[in-house]
Amino acid sequence: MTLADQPPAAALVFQTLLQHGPLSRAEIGRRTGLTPGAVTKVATPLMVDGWITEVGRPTTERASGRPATLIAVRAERALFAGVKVTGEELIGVLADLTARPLAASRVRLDSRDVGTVVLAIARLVDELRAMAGLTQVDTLHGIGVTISGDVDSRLGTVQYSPFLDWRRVPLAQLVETAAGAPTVIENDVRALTVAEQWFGAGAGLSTFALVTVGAGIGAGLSIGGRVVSGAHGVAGEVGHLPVSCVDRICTCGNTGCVEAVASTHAITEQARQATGNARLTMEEAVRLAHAGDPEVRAVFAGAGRAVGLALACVANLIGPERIIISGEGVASYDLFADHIRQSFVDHAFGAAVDCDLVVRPLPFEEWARGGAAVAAQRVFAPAK
Amino acid sequence: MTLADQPPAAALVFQTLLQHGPLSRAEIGRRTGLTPGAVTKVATPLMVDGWITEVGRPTTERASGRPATLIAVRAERALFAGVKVTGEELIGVLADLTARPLAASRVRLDSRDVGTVVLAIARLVDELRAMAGLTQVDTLHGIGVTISGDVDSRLGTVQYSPFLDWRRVPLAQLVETAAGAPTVIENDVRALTVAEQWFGAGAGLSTFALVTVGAGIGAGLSIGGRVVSGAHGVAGEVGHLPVSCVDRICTCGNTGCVEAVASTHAITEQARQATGNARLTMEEAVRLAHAGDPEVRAVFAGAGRAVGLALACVANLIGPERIIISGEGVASYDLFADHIRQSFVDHAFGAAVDCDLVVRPLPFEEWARGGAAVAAQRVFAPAK
DNA sequence: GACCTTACCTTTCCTTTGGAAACTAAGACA
DNA sequence: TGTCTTAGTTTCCAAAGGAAAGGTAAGGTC
Repeated sequence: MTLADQPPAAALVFQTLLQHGPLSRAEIGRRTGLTPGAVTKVATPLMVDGWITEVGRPTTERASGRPATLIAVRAERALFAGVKVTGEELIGVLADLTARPLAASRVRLDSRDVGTVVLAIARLVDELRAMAGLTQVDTLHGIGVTISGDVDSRLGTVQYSPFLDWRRVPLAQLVETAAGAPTVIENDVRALTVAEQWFGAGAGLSTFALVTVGAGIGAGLSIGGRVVSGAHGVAGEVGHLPVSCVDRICTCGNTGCVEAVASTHAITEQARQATGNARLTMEEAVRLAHAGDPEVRAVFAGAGRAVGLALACVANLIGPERIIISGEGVASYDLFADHIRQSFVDHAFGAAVDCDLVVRPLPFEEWARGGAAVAAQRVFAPAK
Repeated sequence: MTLADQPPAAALVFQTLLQHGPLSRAEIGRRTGLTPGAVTKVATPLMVDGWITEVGRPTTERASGRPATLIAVRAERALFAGVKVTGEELIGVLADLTARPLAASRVRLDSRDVGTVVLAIARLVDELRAMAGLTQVDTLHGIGVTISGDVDSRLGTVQYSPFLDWRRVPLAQLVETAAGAPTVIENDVRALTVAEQWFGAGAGLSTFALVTVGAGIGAGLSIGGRVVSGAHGVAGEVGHLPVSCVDRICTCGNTGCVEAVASTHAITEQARQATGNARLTMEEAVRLAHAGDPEVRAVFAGAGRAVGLALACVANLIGPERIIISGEGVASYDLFADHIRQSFVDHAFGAAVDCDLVVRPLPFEEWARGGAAVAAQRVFAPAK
């Protein structure tokens, strides 16, 4: 069922195809350092098992020599469900081996009770299955559940989730039993980072960071091809880097946190103070800023600067090749972007400014896609 | 000459012995996951080559069974020179396989000209050789040169050294030719981190950070057993994390840098302003603070807070098991320590506070020892 | 059209590596 | 002296991937 019973070179070949798309055997050999013979040897059983398939000739024909035959991953060979759990709702996708979504759905949560949520997850997975026209039980290869907070993916337990107020919940086991498919769980931002690492803007990079800006501000770090977890489950907490000199008190009790200035909530709050309108929403604040309101614009500018400082911290500390900035507030990016970049450039030290900043929208199902990526990873990158 | 021509398991066994000290073959098998047979097979050639040796019985005898025979690394099997280059002087040590210093020496530099420095390094290595009673050319297994700034250890070139004003100097090759022994170069803080990783407070930890506080403030990060280098040569630049709200301008041109508040130079400057004595030295500032001068104490307190914030950034971002704080100013640690810890605890997010803070003195030859460790690493951990 | 060249792919053979398991070794104890 | 227990060794074997020769499919050339 997985690639675990194949030789290591098989996983290498498969991963190379996942990341680079169709390649000839010879080219795979060159990229992986394997000999052509080894590639053939290892690719044959993968082909027999339906994991890969021949897809024809390269478009750019060479002048001489035997033409190459491209092989590619059969993405539909395995399907995965990804579910992101928040305090208010579940977001689910059904995706293939390359984490491409085939179906997506959202469900509101009435209760944060563990049993209720587990049941809702199982039902959502069933719904996704039905949407994609699956009936057999065994066609779903795995489920990946993601959730913000302290998640121990190895144990399969949610150690602590502030939004759900869960502690030490063996969620993987519970969902596996309720939904009837192998289940892995992971921190939401780390899962998103895994998705980017294999199938997104982080593909092929040895070190990159993914920063999400929205209700919270977090980051996933992929260093040397591995997403870091932190010894105590904490890593990538850019939201609480003490970089701002603004005196607003953060939810964590400190002042100076990025989140206290740049989270959706913080921006709304500040815009309310600036305008004197205590009912102002984020959408209205964005509209005001776009309309040119100087005070509201200043709020966004301050938020952008804080995010830029956070990015500079990441760049100075770990020196990633690229930082992917992602978030729900794509509509308002033009209000931040320049300030983010400027304050990043100002505070990145030396060659750290060469770090590539990429902005990437974060549609709602993207979060759930992270779960599918983590589940898929179990198949093609077994036993890390 | 190295372990590169031995099977991977040989390096594993050797590294286990390096980090844990003498162990029985059976115990090595348990720790590494190798079978007893594999351990024997792989240990025999190492023993024949003199890399390891039997050292007797464990002190804690077990009641039953055949007594174990301990084997241990023969540290004297290979000797290495480590040289740290600063703008003013060279610091050199001669060390064995475990980076234990056998001889140490310092030399002032009259010139920062590349040729002059290379020659001085070669002479220093010769002097160290003589001090340790070595005469034969081939008894020195390698030289490790460390230097602050942007060092590409794979290419063996100093990309940029601000203190020496060097750019793209192929230092490894130059020193190798001049001194007649295989030479590797590395960034000074990274080298120190390597030394701690194998032989110091980082041994056995999968993730830790080493922060050095002194003339500059820097950090080395070891994540998942690998010291991170940064995609553009920049990593661990805690000195320029923008965490302070003090308006002092840093050497990098920004305000808010940790270094602008907590470096030796910055502390001295601030103490001069506080006392009105423009000639005050660091030593006098320390004395004044110890004597209870409130304004000078406030300067140290501010520096401690800034360092604590930097540590919190490191903990929040990468979640190390331990942060090792090291620096020249050990004499003045009591002036910082509480403020460092307090501000770390205040700003570390969630479980990141569980990160272990360890203070470790940094004697002058420790820097050079890092070079020896890097050179030694080439022998026992080949081809990363 | 026969032959050459080129590069892709496959096959065969072989080395390296480390596990499995039987075997030997050494001390304690009955 | 035999037995028990754990340490260490040896033998055998299977897995994995490299080396190199051979087969294959195209274009080019005389």
